[in-house]
Amino acid sequence: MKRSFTEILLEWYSVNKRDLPWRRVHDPYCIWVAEIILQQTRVMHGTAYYYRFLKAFPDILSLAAASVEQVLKIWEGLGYYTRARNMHETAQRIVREFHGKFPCKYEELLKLKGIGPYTAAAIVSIAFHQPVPVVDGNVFRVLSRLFALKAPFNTSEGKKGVSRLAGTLIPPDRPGDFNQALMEFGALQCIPGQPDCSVCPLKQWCMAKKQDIVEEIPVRSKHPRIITRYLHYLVWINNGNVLVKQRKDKDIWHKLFDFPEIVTDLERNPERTFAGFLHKERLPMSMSGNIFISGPILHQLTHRRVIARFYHVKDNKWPGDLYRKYIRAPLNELKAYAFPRLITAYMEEYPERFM
DNA sequence: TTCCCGTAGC
DNA sequence: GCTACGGGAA
Repeated sequence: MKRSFTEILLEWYSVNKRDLPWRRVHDPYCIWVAEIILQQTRVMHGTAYYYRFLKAFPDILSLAAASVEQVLKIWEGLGYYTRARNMHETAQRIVREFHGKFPCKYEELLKLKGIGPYTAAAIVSIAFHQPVPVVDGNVFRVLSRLFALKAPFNTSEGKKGVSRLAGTLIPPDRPGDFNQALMEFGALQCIPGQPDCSVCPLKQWCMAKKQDIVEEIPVRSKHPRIITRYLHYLVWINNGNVLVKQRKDKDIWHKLFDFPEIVTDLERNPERTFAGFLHKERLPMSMSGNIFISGPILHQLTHRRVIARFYHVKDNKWPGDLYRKYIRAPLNELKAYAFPRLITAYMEEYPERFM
């Protein structure tokens, strides 16, 4: 009779698991301490700090009663000191708001500083035996390979997909063991790079092995993330001249020319942005000429999405002070300047504004 | 120098 | 739902 995937995994775990100190306890406090330390440290190094930390602060009361300096002293040398500060703060909150008893609800744990989806799932599954799946890098790799999933780790689809899958696999009677077994399996057997599949107890289940794509999973989202930038361009035209500037090195379009600009990470109200321009550049607030504010123009590049708006001022008074910062370019010589496509597209769309 | 990975913070 | 951060490892 064929045993289930879960049975084989749990059996492998019982035989092969490393004998680590936090695996002998079920106290949520100790699990928490171990999980936070292990987030940032190799097991070998982390073990020493686990003992050291619990010796100094054997329970949540002693941790909460300590000063943050004492906690940092114990943490000294581990790095990621924010997490020590977060632990101290969380310990004090648990003492104050939960009478020193660790919350056992996933949602409650999530609200605490330093506890995110991974740590909350680890604590409730290991210490409170609740069937909440953990998805760390190891689990992601193991399940992605077993089911030949190609969604990258660094995307919400990827993480959501594996988390849903893990939720369907987790046995209600042994959630903590299952979660730890998956993580240990990823750390010891189903390792990154080239695992030795010939000795893998799950090879008959593994879709990636069947398709001979084990080494290609998990796929890395090689494409750098696309960031969005909002550009607000001031196009100031008077008496046959327009203000331009040359872009600096080490930026997109370096050495090309464009207009005075404001860059924002978020969308901005056009009128208020325009007012900000006038203020920033000490321009006259009373306008006598024509003002056009263009709609947002999307410009998609490989590594960023630029959404541009043009604040076009024509036949207003010449902003004398800006001579020093910007170049006064005659309109009939504009074709001598190299502009980014975004700028020429705007000039081609509204030729009458540049006459 | 780049990658890693879980959380903070917007 | 996204990016930034942190600091050791590769």
